[in-house]
Amino acid sequence: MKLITRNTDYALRALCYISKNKDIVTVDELVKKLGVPGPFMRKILQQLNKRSILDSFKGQGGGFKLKVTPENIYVIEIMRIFQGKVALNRCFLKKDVCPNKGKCALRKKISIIEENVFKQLKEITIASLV
Amino acid sequence: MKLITRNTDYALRALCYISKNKDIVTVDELVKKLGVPGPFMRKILQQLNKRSILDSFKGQGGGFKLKVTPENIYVIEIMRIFQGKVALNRCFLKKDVCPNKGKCALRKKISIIEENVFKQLKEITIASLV
DNA sequence: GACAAATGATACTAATATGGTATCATTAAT
DNA sequence: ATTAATGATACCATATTAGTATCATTTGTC
Repeated sequence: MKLITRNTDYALRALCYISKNKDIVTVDELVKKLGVPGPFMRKILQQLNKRSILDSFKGQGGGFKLKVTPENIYVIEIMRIFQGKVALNRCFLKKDVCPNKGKCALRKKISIIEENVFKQLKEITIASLV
Repeated sequence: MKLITRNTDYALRALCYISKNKDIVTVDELVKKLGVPGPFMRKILQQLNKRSILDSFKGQGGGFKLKVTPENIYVIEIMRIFQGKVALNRCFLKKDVCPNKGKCALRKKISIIEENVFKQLKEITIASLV
């Protein structure tokens, strides 16, 4: 059971690094400083660019920089980008027709746990990690 | 992100069914009542038997019954059986040598969330689901 | 004792998610 | 022109999850 997957983790580390270092950072620098695999890191940064969390610059002297201030980058948002909808309580019964849909005690309990997790996740920003 | 996997889910449903129905229940009955795949359900029940949560009886008229009262079967225990150690906060950095081990802000925050999840999970028993 | 109905044990397979790599195209500074 | 960067995209490897298949064993019933 993982709350955070590797790509989310690398994304967060990269964002932390960029936010506390100089303006523009290349993939190569991140690879060296964070010890993460290059092409994978690159793909991750490209996704962050597409989602307008990073700005990218091509060509010599290019790289990535933050497009949003660290205070406004939420961990849960990054999780959603790399892990899709964050939900703990999906039902497994065939055809999605659970015999006691709506009344399922387990689902209810997990929903409560989920809400708490969200409440806490929503308070974590990149700024709060640096 | 799944808190509970399918085998855990089926195990919980089976335990709930057994605990609120007659003494001894066969795999076949569970398959019909719960709409889950037979051989898979069987494997799950065998594991619960090995872990002494169910008792099993071979031969005609055999099946499974609870070995522990529903009040004493904890969801988190079932999760551990099928999903291993329940932990949200493992670190991904190569070689497990995180440069800022111990000081990692993300890890700390996730640990707090994890503790809360545990606290809530630990209160859920089969009895509380029935 | 033969048979049927149940689980025990174990090996195998299929599907999905995760964690990447590889490659070619594009851009921009020197 | 060359070089150093990202953009886009296709592909591959591994692990996890979700099962199936099969043979052995036990036990009640006729």
